[in-house]
Amino acid sequence: MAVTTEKTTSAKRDHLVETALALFTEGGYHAVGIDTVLAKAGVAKMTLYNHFASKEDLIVAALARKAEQSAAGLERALAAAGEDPKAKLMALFDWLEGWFRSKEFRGCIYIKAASEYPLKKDKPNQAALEFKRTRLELLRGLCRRTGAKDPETLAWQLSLLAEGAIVTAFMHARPEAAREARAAASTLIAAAVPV
Amino acid sequence: MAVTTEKTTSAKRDHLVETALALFTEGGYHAVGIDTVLAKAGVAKMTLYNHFASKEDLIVAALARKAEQSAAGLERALAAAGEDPKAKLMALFDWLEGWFRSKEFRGCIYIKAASEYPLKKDKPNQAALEFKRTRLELLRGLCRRTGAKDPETLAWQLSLLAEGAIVTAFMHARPEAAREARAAASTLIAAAVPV
DNA sequence: GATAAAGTAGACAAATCTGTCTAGTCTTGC
DNA sequence: GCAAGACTAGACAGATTTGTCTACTTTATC
Repeated sequence: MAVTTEKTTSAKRDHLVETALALFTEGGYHAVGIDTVLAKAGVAKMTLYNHFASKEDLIVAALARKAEQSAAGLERALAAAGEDPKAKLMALFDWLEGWFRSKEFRGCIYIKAASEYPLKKDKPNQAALEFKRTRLELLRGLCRRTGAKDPETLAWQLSLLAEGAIVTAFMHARPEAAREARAAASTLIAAAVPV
Repeated sequence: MAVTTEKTTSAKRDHLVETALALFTEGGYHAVGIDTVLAKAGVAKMTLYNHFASKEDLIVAALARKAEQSAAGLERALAAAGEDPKAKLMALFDWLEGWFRSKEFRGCIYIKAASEYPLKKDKPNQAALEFKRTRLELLRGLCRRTGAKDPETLAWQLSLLAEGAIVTAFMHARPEAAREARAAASTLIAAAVPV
């Protein structure tokens, strides 16, 4: 736990984080060693430890990188869905399906991070929770705009469907989970919005 | 990967598996070493390797143990709910809530197993998938009995809610997820069963 | 009470892990 | 073209990993 100057910009750092993200996503956090990441990235060990204080910090950086990418992609998908909040919610599940069908899909790195670092004090755990909270906030906003009677509950319910779909698509290799989640979401929204 | 005679019964073996289950549940599979399990169980290393060929095999045994316990508990809860399939489904979510509120709750060990052993050829991965399939089969049976138009889809949807609830209860430390899942399930069932 | 099976303690191998350090090279800004 | 910072290769420490082996003790069975 030495002190490390956290440079936030550098081509090497970028590449390192990107590589770490790919490898951790594929193999898990504990199972993939720092040396593997270094070798694949073609970067010296000291470069890693000049940018990050520890492996956990690299993991946090990888989680943050993924969060940016994911947020950008989802934002684009929602923007394309127009103004109607229900249409945007449906677009979210369509976006999920696209992700599930991509060949890089390997489940949710935040769920995995929380699993492998189950303690609240672990940095990856905190980063994972923060991501999930942000995503939930987005859902909450959309649910409020649908005019649902209890938008808070609806948001949690749609979140359950999304999380369940991610886990199911991953474990059963079943991208169709997104369509089932979408249909269920549609039913729940219809039932929650007064006519 | 030496050959090992798989004795299936022994007090020591039982205790070892039970201890392994507890520790892996709490800390994760890679993060918890064999020595930690051995020390906590008060069992010699050779006893482990006389009963199991590898750590992975011990993990599989722990997963199997949990499967028995879980199945037994759920079966009891469903039996107490009477004959009506919808009541049984609601009881399933109530049972989930009880689990979420128990102080040992630490998420789903099968999801974690699939995360930490992501390859189809990994034994823990196979064991995890098998458990999920069995649970889904139970859901399918109940959904058929509800008289739903499309019981297959309904079963998957209820499964999504359950999986999502588990992940959410774990990550957000939010046992209420079970109630939201239950309410959503009720809505979906109502919408799926013709009047 | 003898014999066989089951378990133990602990040393050991061999690999792997994260993180540190050094000495030198490559890049880039001025 | 020089000075400063970024990066590298590789050795190294020290802990930790799974799994093996041996020699000994306990437990159970007939």
